[in-house]
Amino acid sequence: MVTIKDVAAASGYSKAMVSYALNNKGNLKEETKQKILQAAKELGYVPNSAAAALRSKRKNVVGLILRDISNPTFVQYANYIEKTLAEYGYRLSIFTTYGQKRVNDAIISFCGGGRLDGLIYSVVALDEKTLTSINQYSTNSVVLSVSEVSNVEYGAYIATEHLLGQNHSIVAHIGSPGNHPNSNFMINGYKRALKVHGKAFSPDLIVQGGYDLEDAEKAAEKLIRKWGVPLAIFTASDYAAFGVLNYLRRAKLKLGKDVFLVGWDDIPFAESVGLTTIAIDHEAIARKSVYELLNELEPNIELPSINIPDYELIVRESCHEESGNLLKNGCH
Amino acid sequence: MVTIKDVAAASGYSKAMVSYALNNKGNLKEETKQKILQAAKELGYVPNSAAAALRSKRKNVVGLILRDISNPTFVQYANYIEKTLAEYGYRLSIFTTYGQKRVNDAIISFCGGGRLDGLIYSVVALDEKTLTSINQYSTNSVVLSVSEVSNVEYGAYIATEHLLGQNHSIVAHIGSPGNHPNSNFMINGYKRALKVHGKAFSPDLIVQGGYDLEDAEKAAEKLIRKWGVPLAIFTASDYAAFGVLNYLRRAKLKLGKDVFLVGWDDIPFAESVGLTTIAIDHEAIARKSVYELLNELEPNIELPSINIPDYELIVRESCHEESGNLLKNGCH
DNA sequence: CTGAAAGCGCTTACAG
DNA sequence: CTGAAAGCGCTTACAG
Repeated sequence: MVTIKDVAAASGYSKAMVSYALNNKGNLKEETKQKILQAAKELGYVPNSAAAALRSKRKNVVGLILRDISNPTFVQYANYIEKTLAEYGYRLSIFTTYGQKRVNDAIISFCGGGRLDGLIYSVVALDEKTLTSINQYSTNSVVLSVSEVSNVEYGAYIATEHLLGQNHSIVAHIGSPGNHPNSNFMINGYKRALKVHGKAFSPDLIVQGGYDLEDAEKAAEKLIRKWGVPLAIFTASDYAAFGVLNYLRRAKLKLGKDVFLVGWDDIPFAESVGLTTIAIDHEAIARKSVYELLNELEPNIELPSINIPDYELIVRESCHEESGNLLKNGCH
Repeated sequence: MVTIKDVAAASGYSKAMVSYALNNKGNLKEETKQKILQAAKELGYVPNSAAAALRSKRKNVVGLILRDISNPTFVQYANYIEKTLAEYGYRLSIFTTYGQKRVNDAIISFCGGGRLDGLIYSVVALDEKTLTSINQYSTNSVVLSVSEVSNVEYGAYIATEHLLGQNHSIVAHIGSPGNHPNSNFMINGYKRALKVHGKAFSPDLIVQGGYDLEDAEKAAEKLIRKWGVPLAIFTASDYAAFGVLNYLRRAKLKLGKDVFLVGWDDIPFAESVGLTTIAIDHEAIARKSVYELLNELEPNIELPSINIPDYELIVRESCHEESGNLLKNGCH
């Protein structure tokens, strides 16, 4: 492994000079700098960033703690966060918890282990206890939670409202799992729409989905056993909506005839199946979280301000009868 | 930040002893060890893994270089690789290239920067040049490529064969992008099936898809403009098949009537839309790559042997007429 | 069974 | 404009 020492020897300058040249610091004359850079290049020198981090305390990497990355929404967030971070010279390191304790410990050790400058974590990824430990060991952390930056209640309201507007007599909800602000706001919006439309609310109308397609599939089954078809469902995520599709397929029920859906997130796959959904600018949300963190990491740097437009309803074919749904059949 | 020095002071032992206790090395008496561990716990000590890595040369993290993680197949691989690695005390760090040069440089600097013990990279993620640099700087690397561990030609053959068996007169192929072994084997299998069934091959039957849904959408458009409907298509990935669905929706064509599909990978979403596909054990493939790497990293460790069952056809509704496709409509 | 010391590869005041 | 030196937080022979 070629080190700064080798470059120093090859160029005839000191390690200090090499370091300055490489990092564009100090004030060496251009010629010296070029010589050093040349020597580094010839030797194929790659700085040991771990050593640099140890010494300078700046690691240039921030961690992102997610529950999992099976849900494409989280992949989107991760991509946008990575992209934004890159603009400011930081790399992203993704951690997935799956809610497992063991994994959380690993995260703590990594986060507190001096390899991260900061942390962005999804509300649903961590339990209370781990969150406390993390905040204890890692100085800079920022939460990624839509309800902090957008009006989730409103989004849920327009989703439910839309279904109600199609004259579906029963509109149920498959909620997001866990008991965090996001899901509560969503339920509130859902309930408000029911009320405005003079529909009675019943606790049986809400089933809490889980994190996997199978959880949503089960939730759909439960709902349909209870309420029968036709049934309209507002799901807390497009991902969950796909779980509902799984159930429909298994039960030989038809979307747009037996069941009507409005999802949440507008994942890329939503369009493929004509899923009506609630969209918001994920990039803006991702950027906002990154800027918030950057604000702590480098207080003197000027950051653009971010405006996050409100939730929007994307109408496709999954929620009403008269439509040109792309998938044939079911009409033998 | 509490360091090993603080723990040493608090426990009354030397830094060396603390290190031994923490890492279960040396032979200190149990009592001493417990005292030290206790002190560490009370202080909330978290080892600085960067420092440990610098000194010991063991980082406990391996990198995974992927093109992107929008395709759920790669997410699956990443998950399984992470899981397997965790069993052996390694963390996974995911890099995405999107084929961009800039990003590749960042990867080189990270990989060569002494933060990684080893590397697993997807064939499609890197260009020749970057690959060369990586192999130059990073000693241990392993390629993740299905064609190295499975019979891709056979998989493509049974996919095409199935479509042909449904009496579709024209069976086209949307190939995987780039010019790597995987796509070539796939094309070979596709062509062989055509031949066996006495179908003439034409270069126009194959359109190379890209990496995004939009690329596949365009490929489908091109194919359908050329060949019209009904048309059967074997896509190199389920992800691409979803891109085809996008086009169908836009062109108001029906799956299972105008277009028939067989995908590849059996991603979780494939089931939701009744997509017929080719499946293989992704976990086994992921494990195999990890074991291969581990074999280099820790030659004296005993690794289970991995058997990867052959490709399998999962028949759902996307490829034939008589079916119970879950999505209604299209039959006005 | 325990500790002093060297050193991993860098960066950064500091002195010149 | 340049270099010697200290030190980041660990691990690991080595001596006792």
